[in-house]
Amino acid sequence: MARRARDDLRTEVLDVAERLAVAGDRLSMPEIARRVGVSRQTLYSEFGDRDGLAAALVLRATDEFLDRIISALDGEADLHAAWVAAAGAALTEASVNPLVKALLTGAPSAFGDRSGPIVAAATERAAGYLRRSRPDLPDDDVDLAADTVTRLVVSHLVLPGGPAELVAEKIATVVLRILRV
Amino acid sequence: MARRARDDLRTEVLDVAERLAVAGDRLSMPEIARRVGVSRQTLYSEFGDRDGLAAALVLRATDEFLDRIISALDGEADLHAAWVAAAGAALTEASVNPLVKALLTGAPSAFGDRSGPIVAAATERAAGYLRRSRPDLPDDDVDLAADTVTRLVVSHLVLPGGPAELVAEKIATVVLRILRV
DNA sequence: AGTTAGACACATATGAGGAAAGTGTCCAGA
DNA sequence: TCTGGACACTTTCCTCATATGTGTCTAACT
Repeated sequence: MARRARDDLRTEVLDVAERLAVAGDRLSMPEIARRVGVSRQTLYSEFGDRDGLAAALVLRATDEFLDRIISALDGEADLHAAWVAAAGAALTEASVNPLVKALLTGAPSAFGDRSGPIVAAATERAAGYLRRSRPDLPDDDVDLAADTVTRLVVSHLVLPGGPAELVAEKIATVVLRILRV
Repeated sequence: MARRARDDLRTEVLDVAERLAVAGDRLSMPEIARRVGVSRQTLYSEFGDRDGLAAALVLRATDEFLDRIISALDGEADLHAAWVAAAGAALTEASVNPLVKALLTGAPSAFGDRSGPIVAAATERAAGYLRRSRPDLPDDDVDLAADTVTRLVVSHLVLPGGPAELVAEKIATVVLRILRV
């Protein structure tokens, strides 16, 4: 019933909003409504207000990004290869998707400049992956490695230190050294 | 002879300029000249142009900052303690000196937003210290550790991860792990 | 010598004002 | 349930005049 239509609406609205955000345009309710082909009031009914819409967009982008990283991690058996893949995926995704990059680096963008949340979430999920795949490792080491890997990725977005593959390799090495494996 | 007076002039001009920059004011030649009690033309004779003055200021701040870090490193015998001291000194200095912080993080400030140079210089001097104090370590490890330690320090300036002492301790640990010592 | 005040043309900020969106909320009607 | 229009209010966007700063030159001063 309405469930389906409601989800479709949200998806389409967020797609349009993301397109606008990526293009660097300001996120305006009338413009989004016009492009989606829906009335402005429908947007307000669905998302509450402008901030609600922006928050939904950030949430979706964050989830998709993190899922991509985790699946890169899970796609490799060897721990080193897993982190090379994950770091590489994160760097590539951020260089391709301005929205993700803005969220990670805290650059001012169409919504706000929330940098903390996605970085904290990334750290948490990195730690979760490590705890899951290597329960034998001490928690302190896992936390340190998770914190370090996210900081290094963000650092390389702000101040690139070479081609993504090479950087990913270095980051993976650092993680492994921290874990002493 | 003129040597002495010239150095004094440069020092005083840079002091005034730094005070203005730290206060967040725009760096203007008339204002600096007025405060130093010298004519505008003297400034142009000495520094060439506004950029020349800004560059001199950046150079001095960078040198002083890096010297402070290196002496923190040299002040400790144990490698771990040395890096705790250095990372702590860097974090403290940056939190106290807005000029240094702006230079390290690339934040827009009174001059420009040159972030690369000081970070590259810091990395180079960190590597130099390691090569000097531990010639037995492989160059690759030294470079990786130096690059990582500077990136982590900058990262913690942008996104603080706790009290400086704790963060310094963690960073030192990462360095030691990378070096496998 | 080096320094200064003043003048110059040019570029860059700053601020005030109105016009043009955009926001959030209402309601009558399809 | 959605729409379109209206509403009061805020925020952004121009435009233009003014002010301030830049970089250079020159004549006078010490």
